[in-house]
Amino acid sequence: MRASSVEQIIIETLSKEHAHLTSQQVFEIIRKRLPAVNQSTVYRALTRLVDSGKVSVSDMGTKAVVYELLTDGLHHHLVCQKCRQIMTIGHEEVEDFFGDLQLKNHFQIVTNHLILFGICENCQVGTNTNTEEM
Amino acid sequence: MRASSVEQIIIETLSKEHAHLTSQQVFEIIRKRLPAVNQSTVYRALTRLVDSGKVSVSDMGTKAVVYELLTDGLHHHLVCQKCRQIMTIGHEEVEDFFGDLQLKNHFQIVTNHLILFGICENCQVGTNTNTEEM
DNA sequence: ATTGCATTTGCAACTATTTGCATTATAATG
DNA sequence: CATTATAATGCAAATAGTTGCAAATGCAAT
Ligand SMILES: [Zn+2]
Ligand SMILES: [Zn+2]
Ligand SMILES: [Zn+2]
Ligand SMILES: [Zn+2]
Repeated sequence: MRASSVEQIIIETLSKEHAHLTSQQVFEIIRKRLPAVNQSTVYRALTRLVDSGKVSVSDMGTKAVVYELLTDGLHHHLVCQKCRQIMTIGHEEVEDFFGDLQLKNHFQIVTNHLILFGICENCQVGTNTNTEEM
Repeated sequence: MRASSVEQIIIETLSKEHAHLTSQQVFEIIRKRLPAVNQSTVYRALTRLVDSGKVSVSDMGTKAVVYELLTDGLHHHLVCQKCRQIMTIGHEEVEDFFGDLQLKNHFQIVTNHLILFGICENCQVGTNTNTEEM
């Protein structure tokens, strides 16, 4: 697999940003360096990076999925459905569960950026519909 | 929240099918009973059913997300990225993990249909790229 | 039945993502 | 370097999913 120029620039972009970016955001940033690049090229390069395990893709409850460069220490997220707060948890909190599942089901887990939805501490109080809309 | 006619029919449809259906598939089936229904109406009714916890929505690695009626016993899935096989696991296998996370993070998990991707036993053998394409 | 209010629906426009196909770039071979 | 194979790109069309707004509908209180 050869490292296309677009893949390289995406990796550099994502490592600078260190955030969860939509494909549109990646596209806009990349255009500054490669003005002629096509959006479907970006989609396909992102797909290749995801397939090769260098980048994660996740639905965090927004209308567009987000991409993030995977660093050495894996992490995961808890997303509050009321206030949209995103909590980050380390892979240690997930490791044993994954290990058990793998043993019991003879299944090698590849998921590297788990997103769990729920209600954060702040939004749990009473029937409180605080913090924001929805 | 009033139970719209489309919501009712979606629930009946999903309980009959008892499968993971795309919104397009739901739409096609519903059209047989409500020929004039609009696709965005189906999208919005599905969204309401998901928000109210009656239906799950999941990206199982196909280009369109799938919906499933939630029954009493929750279940989850392991999806093989090579052969696309879908394994089903009971909520017992996930319960303790969710419980721990909830305690440690003061976060009430709502996710009710977890999808984990990986490689099934059959596809793990050697550098074997067996079973199907990809 | 009539009114008032909140929810649902249709419709059209819009955003997001995928795909087929022809072309171009890169790597591998000779 | 010329030839061949493979992977990446652009482009346009197709498929998915979302949203604003106005009209229709359901429900409850006159
Ligand atoms: Zn992350
Ligand atoms: Zn919250
Ligand atoms: Zn299921
Ligand atoms: Zn498999």
